[in-house]
Amino acid sequence: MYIHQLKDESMGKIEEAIKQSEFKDNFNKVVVNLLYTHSYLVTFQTTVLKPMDLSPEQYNVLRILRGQQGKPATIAAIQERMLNNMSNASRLVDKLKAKGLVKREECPLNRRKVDVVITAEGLSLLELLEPQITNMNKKAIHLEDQEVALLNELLDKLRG
Amino acid sequence: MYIHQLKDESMGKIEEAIKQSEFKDNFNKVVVNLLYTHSYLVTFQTTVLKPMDLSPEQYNVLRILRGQQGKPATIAAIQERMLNNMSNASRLVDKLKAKGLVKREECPLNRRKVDVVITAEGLSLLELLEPQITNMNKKAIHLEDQEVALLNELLDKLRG
DNA sequence: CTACAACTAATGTATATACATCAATTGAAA
DNA sequence: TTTCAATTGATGTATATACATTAGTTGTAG
Repeated sequence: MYIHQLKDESMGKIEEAIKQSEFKDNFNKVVVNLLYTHSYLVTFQTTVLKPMDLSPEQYNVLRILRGQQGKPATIAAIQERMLNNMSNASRLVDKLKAKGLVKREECPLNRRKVDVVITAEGLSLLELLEPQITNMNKKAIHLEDQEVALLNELLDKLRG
Repeated sequence: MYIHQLKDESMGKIEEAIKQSEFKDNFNKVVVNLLYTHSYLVTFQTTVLKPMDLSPEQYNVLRILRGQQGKPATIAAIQERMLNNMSNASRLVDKLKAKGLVKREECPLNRRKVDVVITAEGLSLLELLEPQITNMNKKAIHLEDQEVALLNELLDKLRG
């Protein structure tokens, strides 16, 4: 059971933001609201990542590889975990390799596959970014801890 | 005052979806959750729009122009209302014009400006799409009306 | 063993995005 | 009036995305 109270100032925000006076229904509205909020967050993320010459998706791939804890990941495995899951991990890994942030080697057991591993440089870059990202998140997200938890659950349920 | 009850099945969904076992904090988690949900919704949207040869952003521009109710919009005005607000409306309008969905004329009062108006073809395309989009939204969003309203308020408050 | 289907990654292409720069037009200051 | 800065949109460039196709590798059916 969740009890939640929102302040009056937050009413009707999305209508003002995109200067649309009315939505056909709440479902339509929530789609627009999510797309708009996505853009809002990516803009914040970019301000932190851009000075490090990282795109949001490159950053995402680095975190996926860190999550492997030393184990190599194939291109397909990275793709599966990516947030934009229809794109191609192959070229993103190319870019990261060019910057020395990942290594890529032919998998010895199956020469079709490629083993991708994050390098020490990649790991230290993530460590450098972590406090900045945390800080940025706190600034960008004007919600209490309880509201953030509720939002997480609603999003999970949305995708069902 | 909002009272909300979520089912147990929805717990921990984002962790499974991207196969990440743990997040540093709830703020970090909600950012990933929003990015992931965005991708989920765009994928659904695309299934409806692609048969009509419309990209999500082209569709967005058409709806912005319909919202003008006959009044022309300048490129700058469109850009301001776009969900991805740093991009260029100019080339999107080009594409829509090539399909006959919008008209573009030099503004008589200020020759730097351009008046963009949706055409009858553009309006009927939107009318054709509307029930499909509504239907798709209902299928994609596994939330009750009350939860959708709550999600809208949380997103508005998030951006503060 | 050979041939072929399935798998895996890389590549090609069109579109979109992010951002910088350019060119035309306007309005205002000198 | 002339000049110049601001405005507005178009264009250039690099990157990313969505999707189709290709190429090499593997496993398996005949």
